[in-house]
Amino acid sequence: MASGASLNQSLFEEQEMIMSSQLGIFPFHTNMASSNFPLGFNQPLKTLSPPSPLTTLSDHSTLTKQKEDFPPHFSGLPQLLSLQRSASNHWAWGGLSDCMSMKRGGGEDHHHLGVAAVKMKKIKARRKVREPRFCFKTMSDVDVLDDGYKWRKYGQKVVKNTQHPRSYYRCTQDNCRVKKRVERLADDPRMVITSYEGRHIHSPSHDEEDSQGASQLGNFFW
DNA sequence: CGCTTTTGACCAGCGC
DNA sequence: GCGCTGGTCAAAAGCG
Repeated sequence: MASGASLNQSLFEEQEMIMSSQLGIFPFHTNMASSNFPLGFNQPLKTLSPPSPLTTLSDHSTLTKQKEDFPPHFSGLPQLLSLQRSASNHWAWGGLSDCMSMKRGGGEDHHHLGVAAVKMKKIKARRKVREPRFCFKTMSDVDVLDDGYKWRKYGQKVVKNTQHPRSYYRCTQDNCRVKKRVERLADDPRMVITSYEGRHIHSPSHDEEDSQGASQLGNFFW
């Protein structure tokens, strides 16, 4: 996993490695039509950092998608997308934590998911069953990108070694357990890291056009 | 009035 | 076992 990361690497480099190896990365470009944004994003996004080279680790099976593998409306999406799943076809548990803890320096690394309420104990076993998840970074002025779904914020936390709080959102749809987390890079506040966990059991709540694109994407990834 | 956001507290997991 | 940290809850406040 990220254990091979040199402590001398910049935080950004470390993140690049982590995300490239375990998580989906979506490089956005200014010339991308909104319909080409993953997950139905229709916010005007600025140019993302240069596409990082695909780096895969051998611990898990790796799924690498090329541009031509995407649905037709993905025509604007560059080639870079690497999704890594465990043998059970779910994301390695450490993946998201790695992503979200990337701002922590040095060897500090915590792979855990806090579960608070007593009743949460009852679903602990279910949480152990890894939800499909991925995260990606975008350069955007807004924290919450419009992905076609309605989200309710249920928490905000200031994580260590960063001045930017992490926000926690849950899909407002009944029985939909999808969550996402949004935070900004410590070393580059223009970069927004969005992490999704779980599968939507419904279509996006936006208008028809956006819904089509988003649902298509949703089906593709989740 | 209903929905969303804010925020302090609580809890679990991990490292030491 | 203890302390630290992240994730979640839930009451209060805010907003349309």
